[in-house]
Amino acid sequence: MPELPEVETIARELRPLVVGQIITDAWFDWPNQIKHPAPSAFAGAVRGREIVSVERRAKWLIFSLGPALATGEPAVLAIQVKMTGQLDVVPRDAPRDKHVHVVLGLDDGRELRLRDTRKFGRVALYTAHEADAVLGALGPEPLGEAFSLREFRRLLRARRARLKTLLMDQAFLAGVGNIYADEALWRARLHPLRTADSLSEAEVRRLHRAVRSVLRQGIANRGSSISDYVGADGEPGDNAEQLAVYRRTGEPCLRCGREIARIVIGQRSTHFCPRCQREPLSAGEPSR
DNA sequence: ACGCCTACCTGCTTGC
DNA sequence: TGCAAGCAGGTAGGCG
Repeated sequence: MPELPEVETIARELRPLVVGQIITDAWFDWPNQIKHPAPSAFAGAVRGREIVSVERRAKWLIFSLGPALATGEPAVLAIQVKMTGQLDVVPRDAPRDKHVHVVLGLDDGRELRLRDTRKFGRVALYTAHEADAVLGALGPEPLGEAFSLREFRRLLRARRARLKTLLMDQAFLAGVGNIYADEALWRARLHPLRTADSLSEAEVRRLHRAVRSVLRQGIANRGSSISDYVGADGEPGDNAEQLAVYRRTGEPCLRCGREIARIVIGQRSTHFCPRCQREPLSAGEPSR
């Protein structure tokens, strides 16, 4: 399900619901979803810790936890909801459907539940040091200060990959997925098969603006709900209706009216306007 | 560095 | 109706 705007929405909605709560217990029924530490050690490692804050980094939800004991070290609970994960905070006695696979008990009698049809979601408890290492391997936050036009230009010029692939590479740029990559490229009028090092200065500028604007708009609309996604309040986001190309194959381009096309790049559906987003020149053709 | 493949999972939609 | 194939917002690991 979610990309940066959806995870940001979850973090914002979860924050007031869980900050200040003590985790009283942990339960799970699909050990593959517990990434770290060993599933057998997980419950003991989270029990007794206070949820101090809820933030987002890339597509991860980051819960800062207090020490487990008076003398213990703080910890970081990291959750990736991936394709179909949803987080709910509900009373302990609320019915639990079969797709709930991880549950953290809270000391006021509610539970934080990960409901995840495809079981791709992952939960990890890290030391601060481990969390720094994992999150440090990710690229810059596209809405952060460090992601300047200058920095984006520098990153792009060093790479020869296709734009679509690169925008979705979490080590290159953190938080963009299939929806917002297609939307940003449409807005920037760049073909998804263009290579990073082929962009003119004006094109780099358009893409920089486009990436940031599609993400900001996504957040403002509380995310794009295509099928599964809901925020932590259980409500779908409103951004799907604002998407210009994603899953709009055959519909008219909002700029020029040409039918939106679908191709596959890196095994992912890619939607674009064949007129507004012209094909890259193949090798050997004279440049414009 | 880069592209491509497979895996991980379940459920919905499409086409015969 | 049944059944198989194709599709899905993500990512890790392996190969060439």
